[in-house]
Amino acid sequence: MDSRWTALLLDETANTPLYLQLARKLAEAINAGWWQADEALPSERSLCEALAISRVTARKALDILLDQGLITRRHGSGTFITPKLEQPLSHLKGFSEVLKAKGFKPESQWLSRDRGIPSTEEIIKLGLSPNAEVYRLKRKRLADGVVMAIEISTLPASCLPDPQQIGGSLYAYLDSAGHSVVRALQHVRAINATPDLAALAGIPVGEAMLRVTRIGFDAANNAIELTDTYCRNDYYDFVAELKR
Amino acid sequence: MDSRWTALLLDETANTPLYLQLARKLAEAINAGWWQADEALPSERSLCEALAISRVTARKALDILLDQGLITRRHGSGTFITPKLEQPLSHLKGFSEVLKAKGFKPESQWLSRDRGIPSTEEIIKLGLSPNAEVYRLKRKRLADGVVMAIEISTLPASCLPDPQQIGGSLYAYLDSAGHSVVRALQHVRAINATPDLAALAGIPVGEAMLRVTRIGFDAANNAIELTDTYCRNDYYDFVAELKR
DNA sequence: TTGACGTGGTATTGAAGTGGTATTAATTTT
DNA sequence: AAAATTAATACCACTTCAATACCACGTCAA
Repeated sequence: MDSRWTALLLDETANTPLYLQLARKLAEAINAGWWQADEALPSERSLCEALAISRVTARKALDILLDQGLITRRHGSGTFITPKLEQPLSHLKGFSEVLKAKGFKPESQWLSRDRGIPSTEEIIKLGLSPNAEVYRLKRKRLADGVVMAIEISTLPASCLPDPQQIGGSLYAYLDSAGHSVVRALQHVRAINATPDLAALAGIPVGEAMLRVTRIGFDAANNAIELTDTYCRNDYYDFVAELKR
Repeated sequence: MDSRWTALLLDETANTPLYLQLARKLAEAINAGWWQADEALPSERSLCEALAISRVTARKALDILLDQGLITRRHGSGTFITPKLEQPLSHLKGFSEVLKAKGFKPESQWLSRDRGIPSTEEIIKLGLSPNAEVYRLKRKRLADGVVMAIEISTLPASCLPDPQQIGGSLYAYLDSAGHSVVRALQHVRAINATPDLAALAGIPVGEAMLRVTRIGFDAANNAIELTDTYCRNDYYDFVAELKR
């Protein structure tokens, strides 16, 4: 057995099923570049033997990787790393950048900039300790003078030396403070405008809005930004290009 | 026993019944995010053991949470936080594919399958000649028996030799007909449910929904699919990972 | 061309763990 | 005293996980 496979050895006693353990470890190995693109992975049978598991278990792990598009199977021939064509990820841009790119004049109006203790949700999503402090930044977002969105950002106080210094772009400020957001997870949902939101956005109560929740991560993969953006549906429109 | 469960310990001497105490504490824990969506709660038996109560008591507590829609039970499998359907915004997948990958049982109910002439909007978006014919496919989309979305697809009649043959997955059918969708442009907006949509989806009129409009292109970059999906916001959740 | 061998694909099985339910006993309420 | 609530026990049905055995496709050397 190839000595490097020792890193794949599974924990029989753990609560997580073997096939899941294996899938995770294999995914890591692939991302770490253990095999070249288009190179054959070890065959299912050699995996079983090396790890002392059954083929079904090995296959189930590979099924997951197949689902994630990491590998490609060829019946009678082998299992191969899927060559990476391109980055399927869209680009991370703040509100200001998006609007500027579209030729609008972006503006921000501050509604509040408070320092406080985080809610449970914020603690979990940002991975904070319960006694950490956070800033909550609440802004109106305008394009060519029209309110387009209400934005509420929560950031660990440690990332914001001086919140008064933030101009139009939070990301630009975070860059200068040495806490750049490199990656983000974004959830898009629909909500009915609450009275508060409706008043701020200048729309009727109950009107449908897009609620975009974004968790931003720095280079070390720490969550450093939690932003909810409530977008007026008549002005905002999320576009994505999808590839198969 | 997991140490964090200490917060769930019950008071035998109190006047409120055990199952009520437990239900309240569990609801708090769920709302505080102790478990992720889609994650399994501790099994009924482990709860009993940890809290020194009988299974009936534990079940009665869970019954309450079930009533509130906080949890979902799967016979033989476990009790889970009621999941939101997360649709990735980066990969092009049909409704059925997403659901199957998440372990749901996808179903379609046909509302209509008409052949007709395209509207101006359809002519423009699909790049048709004005006298071309199109099919309009209107479906209810269900997951595990619950209506999750209403979908209206418009396709050039030339792409669909026999629309009656379409099973659950439009994309699988298009593949077999030699008109695979390779790339798509997707717009996401929020709308208020019209009376029609509300009736079909089983939600109140005016409720916020996500409207996803997708134009699918084949390998030769011809638009061959125009699909509007109206998604119930309480079950649907679009996710994207962004990179800078 | 052919057949042996190695590859992935699939059907069947069983043990263990999960929620579901009927029955019963003790307690509280009426 | 009767009825409803609370809680315990025992047993049933379904899923998941992992194992075995066998099937089908590709490759390559004889």
